[in-house]
Amino acid sequence: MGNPMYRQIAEELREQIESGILKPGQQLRTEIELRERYGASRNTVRDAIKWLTTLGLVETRPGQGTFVVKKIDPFITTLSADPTTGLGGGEGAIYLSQVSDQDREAFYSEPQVEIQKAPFEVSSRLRVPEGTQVISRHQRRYIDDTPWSLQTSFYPRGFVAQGAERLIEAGDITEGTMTYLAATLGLQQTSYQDWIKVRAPDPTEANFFNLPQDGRVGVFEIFRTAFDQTGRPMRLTVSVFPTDRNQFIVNAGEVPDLKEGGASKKT
Amino acid sequence: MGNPMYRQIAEELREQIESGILKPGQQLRTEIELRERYGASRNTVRDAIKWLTTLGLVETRPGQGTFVVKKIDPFITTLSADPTTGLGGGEGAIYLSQVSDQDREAFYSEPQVEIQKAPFEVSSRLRVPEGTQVISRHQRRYIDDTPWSLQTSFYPRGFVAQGAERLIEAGDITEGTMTYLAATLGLQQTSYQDWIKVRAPDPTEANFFNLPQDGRVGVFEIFRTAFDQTGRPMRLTVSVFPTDRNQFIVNAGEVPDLKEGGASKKT
DNA sequence: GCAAATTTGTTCGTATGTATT
DNA sequence: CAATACATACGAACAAATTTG
Repeated sequence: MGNPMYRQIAEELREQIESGILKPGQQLRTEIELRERYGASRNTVRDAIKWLTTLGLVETRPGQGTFVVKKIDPFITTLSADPTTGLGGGEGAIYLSQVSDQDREAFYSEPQVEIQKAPFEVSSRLRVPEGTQVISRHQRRYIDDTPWSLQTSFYPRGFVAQGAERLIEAGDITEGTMTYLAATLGLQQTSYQDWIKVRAPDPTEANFFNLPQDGRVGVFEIFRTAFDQTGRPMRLTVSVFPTDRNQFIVNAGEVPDLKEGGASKKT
Repeated sequence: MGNPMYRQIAEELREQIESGILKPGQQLRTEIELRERYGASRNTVRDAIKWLTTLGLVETRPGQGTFVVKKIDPFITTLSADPTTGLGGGEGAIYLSQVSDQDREAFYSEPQVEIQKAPFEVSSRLRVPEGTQVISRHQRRYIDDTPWSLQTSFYPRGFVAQGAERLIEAGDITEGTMTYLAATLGLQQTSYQDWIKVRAPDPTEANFFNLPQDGRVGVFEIFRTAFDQTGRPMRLTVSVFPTDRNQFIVNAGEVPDLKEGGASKKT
């Protein structure tokens, strides 16, 4: 084989990991031991480990060693509308019930409210001129103490003057902002669109989610544009979820109750 | 700052890339030039470049140099059902029309048909015992000569004996398999569920999509389970899309015609 | 609480191999 | 074939983080 040595070492370790000889969470031999084992220099062994690291198979911890990564039991979020409530997944009250379906507990921070100028990605989706002032409400969300998502909702600035004053107050709107906007402005959410991308996390996100700094774990970025009864955008919600611990479901039509239909635990 | 030198060099280059001083496709200075520019050793410069590589900002080509990566103009696929046809995105005939909406041309390979034993991920979703034989129909799909997705559909083995013989023939079923199954077996697709994950590509996928071997560009893996009028799974389609060139849309309710609603070119 | 031992992280230097122009 | 540019590999030294005694 014409493969470089560091790849051969990596390959051998990869097989041990995938065959289960090395179990998740288990420590690999130290660089010095591997150096002797393979008759390579320490730098070459380090190249092999670095390769496995970008493959996401192992992680190194300074002063401790190299460990096989544990996969996180994923969180499942349903994006399509619940036919009965008309609400989408991850939205207001509904997300708690989804989470508790999975026997997990969710928490979210108090919203952090700001008035800011809309960048292009926001203005184009809310259909306001770029640079227009918008209200942003930002939250950090956790499940079982694991950082789960960062979510920011944007509303047209004019909503406040029209009577929805609590939008710019920092407190939680317990009945849900959609209910509140219906009560104050008569706006009904009749439809929405989710736009799903995957990109590398920015440093803030990597820090919040405890992702490796080198960006090899991506994040879902979901833009949810909600439309009122006149067909105008009334809210844009941008949510960010790490791809290593989140999966999404979209139902179309009356999907039969699955419970045991999806992939449950493997092990 | 207490940052290591290779990170400082990487940071300086990153800023030049993101500010546009270094444009997509442009060549960076060579390692030797950077070594002199920053007063570091060649290995340290290489560490900086390696860092930018795993961030996905640059790519190196042996014998040529290091280049700022060009972003691919993304393909957009709608996952939610079209209220009129009842068909979902990326499915049968509809995907061509979606693609041509974006002024692009799509091609797909002849299906490659096999009978195989269902692995867990397939059997659990089709609700057949693990190891049961199933029919798999596999296709490679392209847009404008760019590899776009790999798609495999699984059907219960029994469908053939019940009369749907063309399922095991290698040729294309031009009218669409769903129409064919309706005609032969009386099965109607009344609903479906999409389950969306992101994972690292396997070597076959990395090769087909021309992704870097080190797995830092992930792939969407979408499991579409289609249900018939009795609520039983009739087909499982597993599609794989690289995250660097694909985005997805999910509509709920009657979403107004957008055309200019989404994010168009930035630049 | 501190010091020693262990382990990974950073940086240098050097030599040679491989791919492209 | 030669020149250029990145890839692999070795050796060495010191720094930083963590655990252990």
